[in-house]
Amino acid sequence: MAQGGAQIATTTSPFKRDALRMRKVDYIRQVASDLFNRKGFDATSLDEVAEIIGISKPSIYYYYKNKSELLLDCYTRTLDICESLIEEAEAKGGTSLDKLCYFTRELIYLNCAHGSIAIVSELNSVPDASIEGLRKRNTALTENLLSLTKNGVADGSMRSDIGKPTIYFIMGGVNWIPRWHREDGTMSAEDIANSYTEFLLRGVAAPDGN
Amino acid sequence: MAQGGAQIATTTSPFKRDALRMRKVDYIRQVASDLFNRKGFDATSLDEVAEIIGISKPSIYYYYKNKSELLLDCYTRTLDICESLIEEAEAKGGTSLDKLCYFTRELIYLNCAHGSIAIVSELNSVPDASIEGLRKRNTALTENLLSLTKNGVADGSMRSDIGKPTIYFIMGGVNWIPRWHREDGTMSAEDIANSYTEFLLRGVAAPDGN
DNA sequence: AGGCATGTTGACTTTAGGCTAAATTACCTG
DNA sequence: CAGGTAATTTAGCCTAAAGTCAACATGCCT
Repeated sequence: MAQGGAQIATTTSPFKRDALRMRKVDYIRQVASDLFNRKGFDATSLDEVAEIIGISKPSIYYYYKNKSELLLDCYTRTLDICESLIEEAEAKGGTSLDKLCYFTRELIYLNCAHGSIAIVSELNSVPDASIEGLRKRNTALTENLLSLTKNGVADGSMRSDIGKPTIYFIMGGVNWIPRWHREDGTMSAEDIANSYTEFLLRGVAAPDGN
Repeated sequence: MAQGGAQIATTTSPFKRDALRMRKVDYIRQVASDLFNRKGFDATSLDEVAEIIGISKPSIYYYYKNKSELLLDCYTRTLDICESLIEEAEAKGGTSLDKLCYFTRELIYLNCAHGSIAIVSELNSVPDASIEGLRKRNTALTENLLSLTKNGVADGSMRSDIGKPTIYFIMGGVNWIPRWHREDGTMSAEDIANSYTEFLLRGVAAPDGN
């Protein structure tokens, strides 16, 4: 991110238009997500977003009705990704513990690659009409993780005392990453993911396990 | 908190002035901390703070030079408390693991009692002159926790592979609490503290234990 | 070339909210 | 009760940033 406007080419060959448009929207969302994560929605101005991208503020309004819709798009994408991560985890099979670890690890990688997803933490700033829907998806996600732990007890991979607070703890640790992580090479995503996953594992894995 | 302005009595007997003033400042800081935690510094207006307290915005300016100074005061208090928590933990003795658990548990209680402390997460919004100082104190705190784990290896209470990422993970989980926790009785501070502490314990305690 | 789509922008309006000045009230003390 | 200080407020200034608009590009398509 933040490598100027060169990203957005102006050449539009007939059938590449849509693809180009999509890439532009992607880029806006990426820069916005990064800033929203680091400074918060209200502290981020669209002028700033535009400047980093190398376009003018009205251009953003060409792609987004208003600032809240941009936030909505960021959050929607995050939820899309999280939901597909869950599906992937399920598809890969293995124990419930494996699935939880997979999900967490992937999420950590995403949070370390700034802008790739926005942490869903300011639902109230999203357009009124969409708040409830997003909240439901978000809750459903937590429920999914929670039911994963239920299954983990059944398949013997996880402890039986993992409840909502523990899930919140884990998500908190993961969601906090963009607040302190800088892509300056001092701490690689792998390091973080490994440390987190090991810690997580010891916390939730069934005792004794081989 | 948030029970209107009744909190601030107007009766001032001669020598109680200072104490009263202090209580008022405390109350402002408390309400502000709560809002800063939940909505962020920029998303919180002083009008809002004033309204919850039941005073007018300029009254806040009687006690604080500006919004940034209010944030600075919130953060300073947080750091004061955290530092004394570390001291308390040291004073109580026990293993390094005990100390880490004590510190974490107390911090969780504070984070569950909304407004009692502000999460130090928007250092850039503090008055320029104070940023560096606060950052140092904050870093020192992390270093303290980190050195606690070093000692924990020595005294045999903790695993040897606990590094910075793990400390960040833990702090993230704790710092995230105000984002989701509501004082509606559905989840008590005890429940949270217990779950967190057990999870933490399994993650950092030396294997085999007593 | 002219026309239409798609983008892009500088310049503008508007508003929320930080901050201030000056007037007003409450309260203590002699 | 008078004078002084502390505390609070009313009214309003001022700036940053959201949002709008009309004019200007760009490039394909006939």
